[in-house]
Amino acid sequence: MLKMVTPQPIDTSGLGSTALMPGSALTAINPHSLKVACSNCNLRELCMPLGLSEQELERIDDVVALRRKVKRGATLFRNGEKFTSLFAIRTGFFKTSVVTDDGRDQVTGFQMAGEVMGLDGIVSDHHSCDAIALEDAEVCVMPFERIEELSREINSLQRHVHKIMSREIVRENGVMLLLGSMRAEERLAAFLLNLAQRLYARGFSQSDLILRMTREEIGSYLGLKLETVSRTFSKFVEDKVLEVKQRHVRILNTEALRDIVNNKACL
Amino acid sequence: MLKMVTPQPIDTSGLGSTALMPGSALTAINPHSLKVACSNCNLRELCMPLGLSEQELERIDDVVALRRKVKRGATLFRNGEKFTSLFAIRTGFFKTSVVTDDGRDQVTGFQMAGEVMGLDGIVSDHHSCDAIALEDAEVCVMPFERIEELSREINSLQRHVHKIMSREIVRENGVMLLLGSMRAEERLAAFLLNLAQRLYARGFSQSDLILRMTREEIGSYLGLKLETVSRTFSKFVEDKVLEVKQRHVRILNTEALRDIVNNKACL
DNA sequence: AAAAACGATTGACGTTTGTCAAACTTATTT
DNA sequence: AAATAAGTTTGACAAACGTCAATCGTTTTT
Repeated sequence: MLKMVTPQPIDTSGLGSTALMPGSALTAINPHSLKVACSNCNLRELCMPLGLSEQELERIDDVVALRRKVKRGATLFRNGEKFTSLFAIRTGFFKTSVVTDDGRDQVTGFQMAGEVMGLDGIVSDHHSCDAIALEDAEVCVMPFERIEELSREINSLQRHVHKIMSREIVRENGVMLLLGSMRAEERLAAFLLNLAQRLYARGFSQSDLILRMTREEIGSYLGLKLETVSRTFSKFVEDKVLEVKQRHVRILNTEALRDIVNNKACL
Repeated sequence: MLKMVTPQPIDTSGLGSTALMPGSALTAINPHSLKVACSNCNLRELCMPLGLSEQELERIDDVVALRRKVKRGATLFRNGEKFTSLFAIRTGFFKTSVVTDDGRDQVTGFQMAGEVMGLDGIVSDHHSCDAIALEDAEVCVMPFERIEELSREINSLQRHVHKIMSREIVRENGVMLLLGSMRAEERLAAFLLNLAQRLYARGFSQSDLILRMTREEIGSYLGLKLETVSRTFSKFVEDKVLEVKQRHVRILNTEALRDIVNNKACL
């Protein structure tokens, strides 16, 4: 049984997850179950409301129009493209990023199984960021008109959609806090704690993680240059807080990371 | 007639407005019209969907339970408080901010007439930030249950609520870009352009603005110390881009500000 | 009107992070 | 397996911003 991550007044990691109900393990997906259906999806508790009746569950199956596979490096959607659907991640790992006129780009988030992407597109009917798979992925395509239609009839779905959007707003508030008031070590520590927590909620190790993104992508997300990210990793290794072997990171001292985030780092 | 601000794939200011339909002037509020009603509110186009029937308009009047006055310096809601309602600003000016365990705080936004606050509270039923009035203000209190109820029946209201939340997500993406990849001058330039644009959409001067916040609050929002904000103002004055007299700012060269944001500053 | 509190500006100096460059490691291609 | 490309690490130095402190102006209080 997995730990239920209780909502807190303020996420000390500064980087709350996007998943709604982290409470289910992420197990292997049966390739033979070709029917596109939320009702028998093992990520249901991650991306759909709880406590639905049989009847409601069947109707919600209709929300998912189809599934789509996205190869590593491929884009799920791009800035400027017409918005039609939200996407729930079944497997794989994504980054979202925005770009300025003069070519600077900023990673705005990393998304994993059970999390929802595409909310940026609702306001203007066009996406305002890019979503790129960092490993081979599969997503559920949920046409937004269907979502709106159904959420008029199923109250818990309506509430669920609102919560997902609110969660994203709160997550971004946390990132603003991180970018606006933390130093490099604090940012990286908060980032690692957040990743570990989200992976743990999906049944993975609390301390062993494999980064799906480059140092440059981490840096972009954290408002740092890749060299600074690399140096900070090295410092954590030196201080015996982490073991780092390229993209494989082992957290040796979670408490130390928390202290760094909260500016209570000793010595 | 005011200029309609068209939605863009990417907001170059990096700080999109929260108002949904900037297209109405902000004129004096008649203190004698005590009836709480959106149907005769002159901010309607700023905070309610367009194209409603007479009947729908009357029903939407019921969304606003009451109005609430907030004195300068007072809080509308606080981190940890129970969430029940969204708030639409009728008059006045607010800031929202989040605080860490160790006391650092980060301004996450400045809100003005027609904009909606409180979306952060939906996900956990509790607010996760503070909202403080920077000048005497009046807000419409809209119980969220009523909003959800009505938006099940009035499709344009449902869409409207979704857009407001999506707009906030996109705005925060822009702030992340600003905090993550811009230097002090670029941040301040983007901030001023965004403020001017939003005030202009409300019928105020495009070039003359009165800041309702301190240098410290600007700095918190932009991830800078107040001294850096002050120095950057001074630099802009020296370069004849601005005239600054305490909180009164006059933009002398909008094009120069845009160039600074886009890293095309000459000389 | 004087006193106090608050906010803004400016200077000198220190710290953090960015820049540039080289070497090295791991993955991918031929 | 060798060659190439992509990503990472580390060092030396520079730039940007933060810190500390003094001063000044404005608003609020008494």
